[in-house]
Amino acid sequence: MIRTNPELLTYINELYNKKNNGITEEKHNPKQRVIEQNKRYNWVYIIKKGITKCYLSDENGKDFIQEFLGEGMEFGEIEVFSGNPSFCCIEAITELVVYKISYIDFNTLLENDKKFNRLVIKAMAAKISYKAPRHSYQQSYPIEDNILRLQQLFPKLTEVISKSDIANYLGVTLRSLNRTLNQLKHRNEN
Amino acid sequence: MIRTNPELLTYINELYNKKNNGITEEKHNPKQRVIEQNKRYNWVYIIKKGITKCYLSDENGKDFIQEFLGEGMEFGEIEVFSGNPSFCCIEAITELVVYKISYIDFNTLLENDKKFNRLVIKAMAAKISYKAPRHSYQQSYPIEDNILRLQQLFPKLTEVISKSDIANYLGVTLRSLNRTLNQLKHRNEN
DNA sequence: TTTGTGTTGGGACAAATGTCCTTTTATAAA
DNA sequence: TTTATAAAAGGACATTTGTCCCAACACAAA
Repeated sequence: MIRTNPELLTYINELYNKKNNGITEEKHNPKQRVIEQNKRYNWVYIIKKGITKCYLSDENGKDFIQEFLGEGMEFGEIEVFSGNPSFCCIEAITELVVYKISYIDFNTLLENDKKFNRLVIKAMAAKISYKAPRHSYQQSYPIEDNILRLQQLFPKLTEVISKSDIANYLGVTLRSLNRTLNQLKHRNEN
Repeated sequence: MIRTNPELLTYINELYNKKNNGITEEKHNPKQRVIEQNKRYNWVYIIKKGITKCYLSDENGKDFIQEFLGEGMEFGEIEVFSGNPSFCCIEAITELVVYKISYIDFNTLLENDKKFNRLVIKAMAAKISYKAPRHSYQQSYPIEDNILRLQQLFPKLTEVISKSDIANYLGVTLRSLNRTLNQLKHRNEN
């Protein structure tokens, strides 16, 4: 739900502290967009502190939240390899601190630092493997099952994330989310 | 819909023909499973010829098709990096020929062959970036829109892929798929 | 204070989708 | 040929989810 990658963060911290690798730091306020959809960038980011949402919006104004990204999560790296403009939008939810690496420096690290190379690949493998069961579950089960699953995986959910973000994450309307939460509440009372 | 990766296939072909890299060939008949869910393997595969489906099944017997994989597509590589057992099942749809590389040889290539390394990363980036819009679209739009989208992206769909596979790809029941196809047909007749 | 604006919550109804069941057809096995 | 078996198609009904509203509340800006 809120993904993290401590292993990657630790390594980037080391790199940042050790030498001049072209890694810089940047701060963002809540609701600020770090990356916009369909634009081109020359930076790869790694979250040092805070939470963002990663989402796609379509022509009809519907947003679909891919993932909530926490510490150590990388974004903007896919476009280094695909050569495409950004396919999603990254927006800060909390106060956010990110590390920033230019494409050039990122590629240099990839080629010359085996550990970095392996960590980047592992991060991508993780993205692939957590998307699969989520997609599968969301398609196959009703809203209620998905809410219960989320609450179990991440109990503090509603403290951090707004209702409409949760709805957009589950791919349902706010109305449906509220209705289902209500049914769950009443069922627990009896 | 049926993903391919010609660039990777070309390179693996070269490797296979050139020297002894530990790459072997293997054939499978339709409906045969190359990889089963939750099992451990020591092989990475690349499709030389044919089509497979990649799907997750859950406790309740529901199958959700992640993707149809065609020539040049790689599978089993995620587990090299995650260290987990296979998270999906790969089943041949047509006659299938695959290249097979052991984890050891795969890792050796990754470390020593920069082009191979880059192609594997690119393949993973592609997987991430096509999953996102698909997931988004399927969650946000009704079955009809999704069928129309599929028909446009891949007109010969129903010739190759069974109805129930299409339903499992869209995450809907066969009944709903049929109903929607029927509605579309009647609408076109008038 | 008043005036917005965003978030939360829910009523009433419509539309989409699922469940269960039956039939037909094609194709393979005996 | 007969017999199974799987795929395709659809009827009838139940359930889920969406759409379109409106109301209450918090909180910030004027």
